[in-house]
Amino acid sequence: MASIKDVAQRAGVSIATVSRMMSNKTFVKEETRERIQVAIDELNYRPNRVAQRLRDSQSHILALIVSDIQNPFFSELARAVETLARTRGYSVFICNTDEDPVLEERYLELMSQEQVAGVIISPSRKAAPKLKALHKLNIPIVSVDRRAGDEFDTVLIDNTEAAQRLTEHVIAGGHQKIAGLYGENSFTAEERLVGFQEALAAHNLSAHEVRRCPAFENEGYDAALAMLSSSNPPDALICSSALLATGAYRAVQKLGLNIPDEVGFACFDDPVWTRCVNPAVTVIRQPTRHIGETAAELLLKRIEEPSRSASLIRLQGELVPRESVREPVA
Amino acid sequence: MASIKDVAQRAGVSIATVSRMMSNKTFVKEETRERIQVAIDELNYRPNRVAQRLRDSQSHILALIVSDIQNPFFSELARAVETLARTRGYSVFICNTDEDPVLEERYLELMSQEQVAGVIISPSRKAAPKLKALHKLNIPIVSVDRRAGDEFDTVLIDNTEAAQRLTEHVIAGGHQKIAGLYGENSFTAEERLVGFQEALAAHNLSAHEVRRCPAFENEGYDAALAMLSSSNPPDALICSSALLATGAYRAVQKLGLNIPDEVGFACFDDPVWTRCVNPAVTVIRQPTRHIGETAAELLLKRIEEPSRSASLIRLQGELVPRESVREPVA
DNA sequence: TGTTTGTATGAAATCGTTTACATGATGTTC
DNA sequence: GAACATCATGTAAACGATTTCATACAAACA
Repeated sequence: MASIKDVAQRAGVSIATVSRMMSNKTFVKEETRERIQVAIDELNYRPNRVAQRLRDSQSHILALIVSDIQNPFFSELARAVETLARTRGYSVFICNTDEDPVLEERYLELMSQEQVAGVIISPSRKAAPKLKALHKLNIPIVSVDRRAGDEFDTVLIDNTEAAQRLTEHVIAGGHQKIAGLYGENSFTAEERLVGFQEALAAHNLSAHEVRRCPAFENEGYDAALAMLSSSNPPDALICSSALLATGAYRAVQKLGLNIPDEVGFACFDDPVWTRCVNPAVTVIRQPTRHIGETAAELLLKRIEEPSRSASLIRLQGELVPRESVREPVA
Repeated sequence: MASIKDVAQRAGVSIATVSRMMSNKTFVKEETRERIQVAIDELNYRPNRVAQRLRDSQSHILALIVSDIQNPFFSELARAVETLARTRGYSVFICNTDEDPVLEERYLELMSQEQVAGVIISPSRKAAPKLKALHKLNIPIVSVDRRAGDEFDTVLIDNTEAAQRLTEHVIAGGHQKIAGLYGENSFTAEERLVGFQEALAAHNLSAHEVRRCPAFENEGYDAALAMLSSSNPPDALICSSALLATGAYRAVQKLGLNIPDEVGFACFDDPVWTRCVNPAVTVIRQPTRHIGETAAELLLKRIEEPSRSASLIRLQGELVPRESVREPVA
């Protein structure tokens, strides 16, 4: 691949002149400029970003590290981050950790070594030490969806409040025996569970049953099937995440239960299928786009002004009432 | 950030020794090794990948450029590529172009400047010139899902054959007035449309109606609504992609049509919702994981052996019969 | 004419690595 | 004890860019 040296040689100038002409800043005679341009075209020259980055460490590249790119929340997030970053002249590398802490750490390490300008991450429980290490190296970091520590800029929804609101809504529909299906090992599920229980307590109810399991579809299916086919089944089910809800919904179908008469159904996140099924499913929709944009903005601000103090931004989840919960009794 | 020089100084050795000790290849006295390790720990030293990459241009980084990371096909693809690459010691940068040819070109350019080891891309129609340019620069490229030219390794499913098979299946169910909803400006939709029409022709039928529109949910909704609410509606609808199908399905619901009695429904791709709705939707499932792995394998092969001739790999789509098409009349 | 100013260019240092080559020390072999 | 491996380390060049500093020439000014 042609380098600046080749271009310089071909155009009969020094590499300094070529460099100047490329960044078209300072004085380069029009005639020289043209001559260099010809050489560039002939050689198909492209400046080597790696060398540029080594020289003056400003990469204009952001990293987005997500646990599961297949999760619509994260893919939408990725898109939002990408879009906003682009308007500011930044590109985004997306890294998928597949929920694997080892991989997460590896990507974090890789990104710091790659000298990216900053990192947006939805950290796993185990990420904290590594994040703190990067923080010490003054690598700007924004945490989304989950908290990693006070020292990091963070953007997430008020999970507890949202869960309260959703639970209230189910209670208002007259459901009494409300069960919850929550992810385990998840900060987010934790917060949602709190809101769930607070709302019940406020109505002198308690959870009919709470199950926690790994946040995957099959696990959700199994857990929901067990709950719903017990001798004393719940009359409503709330799920803490899309994948869990997908599995749970399939369990409901499997048992041929009528929604919402036999069992109410509601969940967090707003996967496509909740609008395709009949009756459509009531959900808490995360303002994903907004989260992504906010995170990107925050990161760029920190890049510009590394010493600003960390902010924690909580956005509101949106309750989208559809038909999977009974109508409130007037 | 501490550099190798700092470590060398602190440990009282030359940078060469530090470098050797890090790559732990050649002779370094145990005692020296330990001394250096101490310095590394104290300084929190991490080798600078950018410098490494500049020195010996082997990045062990792959780029995956997709048009829509929100599309489950691509997110699953990303995961498959990521996973396979990892087993071979490669990391993957995922880039999202949002179906924008300008962005696509920019990422392609960026990746070549970043000296990635190779690129996997699902190219837009307009990508060809840029791809050829990169090809001239000897950057290994694998095209997935769509074709870009003979000179590129390519992995895709046999769309025409799969569409034939799907259409046959619908015909076998006794549907007669079969309409098609196909994406426009898409190589893939093109191929599928051919298979659709060939299958019909083979049964002396012709398409009841074919609409082509941008492959988004809302466009699918509008187009399907128009077709289904006409005075002479189809008795089955085949959609060429997940997004289109999502919109179309919502249109079916909106009109309260019974599936499969009033209208049969089938589509390409296997989004989650097709298994959640009742009756579940018959689909052609792409062997997405397999596609991703094959593409990654192919790319790595080409990286190792740049001169091998390009191969075109066609995988089979899998027909998944569910209940949205009438039972074959025996 | 001599000094100043503005424009156009080149030489060389620098970023953080790896590595070919050189050198020094130690031990082995005849 | 001379010759020779073997091991351990250092020196310096290279990768491809940017940028500071120096230089050269012209035009402008006194």
